[in-house]
Amino acid sequence: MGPVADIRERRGYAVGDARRARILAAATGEFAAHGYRAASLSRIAERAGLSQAGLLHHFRTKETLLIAVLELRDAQHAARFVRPDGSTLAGREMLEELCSLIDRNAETPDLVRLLAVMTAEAVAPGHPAHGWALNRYRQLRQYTIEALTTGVANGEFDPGLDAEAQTDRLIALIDGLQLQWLLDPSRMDLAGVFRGYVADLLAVRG
Amino acid sequence: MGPVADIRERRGYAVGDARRARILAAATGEFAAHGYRAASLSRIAERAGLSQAGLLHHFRTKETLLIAVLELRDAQHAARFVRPDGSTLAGREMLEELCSLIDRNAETPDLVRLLAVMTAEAVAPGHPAHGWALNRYRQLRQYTIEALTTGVANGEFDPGLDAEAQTDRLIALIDGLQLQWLLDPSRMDLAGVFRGYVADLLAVRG
DNA sequence: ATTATCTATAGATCTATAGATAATGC
DNA sequence: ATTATCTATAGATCTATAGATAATGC
Repeated sequence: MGPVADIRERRGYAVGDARRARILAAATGEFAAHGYRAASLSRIAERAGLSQAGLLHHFRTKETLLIAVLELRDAQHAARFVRPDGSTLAGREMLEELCSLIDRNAETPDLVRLLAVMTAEAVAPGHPAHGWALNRYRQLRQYTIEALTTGVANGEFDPGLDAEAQTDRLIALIDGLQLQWLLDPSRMDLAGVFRGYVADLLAVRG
Repeated sequence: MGPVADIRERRGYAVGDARRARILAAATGEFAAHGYRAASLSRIAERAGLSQAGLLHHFRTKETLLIAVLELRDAQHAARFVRPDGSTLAGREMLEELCSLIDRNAETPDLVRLLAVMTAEAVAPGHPAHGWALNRYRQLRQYTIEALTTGVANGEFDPGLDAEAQTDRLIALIDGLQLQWLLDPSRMDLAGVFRGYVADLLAVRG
């Protein structure tokens, strides 16, 4: 019969689950290296060990595959900011987790490149990931503002700290530093530079 | 005969010069909207008012066209930081020019998008613009470090200002803010946010 | 004579579909 | 019965070249 409608409602065979995992890993690298439109389903299929038509059995279209890749990555990252009891990190604890996430990212350039390339491409309104990018930044911004505001309320940060302004700067800095680092990884200590910024931010205000 | 070898050594007809200008403008928009590989020479030619084969008479290959577009843009920007006497801006004057450049960029999203998309794509070592991007960041960084160092020497900035660290942050912030702004232009006042950062930087240190 | 431009086309992609066969697991 | 996979292929791109014709400017 036809291909699978939705991963979450599918009754998959073990062999299929394993294959989908390989496809997602291969697709991450391909989309990161070439962007959406220049990525090739044949190359992804080859890296995942099946034919191009076989790949489209698991993911109906190229766009479906891209969205699956992006959502997988988002889910992995979001989990780092949630405590076992379901509450989310805030204040200094959130900033510390952000630093350690960036530390970890420095070991997986493919994932960093995926975000950098896809976000830049998705700026165009017709891009398949445009909606995803808009949503992602909106949520990231909202969460960061809340985490900083909580930190001010807790007395962890200076009362004069402007949560919205610092959030815009923080997000911009992360994206910009990662871009410089991707272009020339040996030049800069990505996490170190970011930690330096956060330290200055807290030292001056606190 | 064959196509033109090099723009600077060419004895072009007036009609050809005008056409090349139209092609470069059309290519800027196309590369900005789709990136390098997904950009189409046919679409660029259509926007420039000639056939696709006609376009390749002026620029031998797609890669030649991309490089011409990027170099044109770089030349236009670099000119803003050079005084009539040939010296380059430094210290507060350089930061002020940077602010006004960002102000102006907010009116030409195509050019901002071109840089954002091409830089992200060019992160991949095999990309036709990889060398361009590496060079561009190296020069930009070197110039900014010198301009800040001069400002410290002049007494315009606090003696404790770390020129290298602040340069990495400044460049990252510009790239990151532009990305957020491109994704949702109505949300943020790009130049305003950047001016705020620069003001804080000088106020705290000075 | 050189430059500008066109039509036609070669050769290489690419995504998605059709339809067949084999493996899986209730 | 459902899922996984394959080969073959339709139909739509894409870049670059060949070769012809028209316009430009010394």
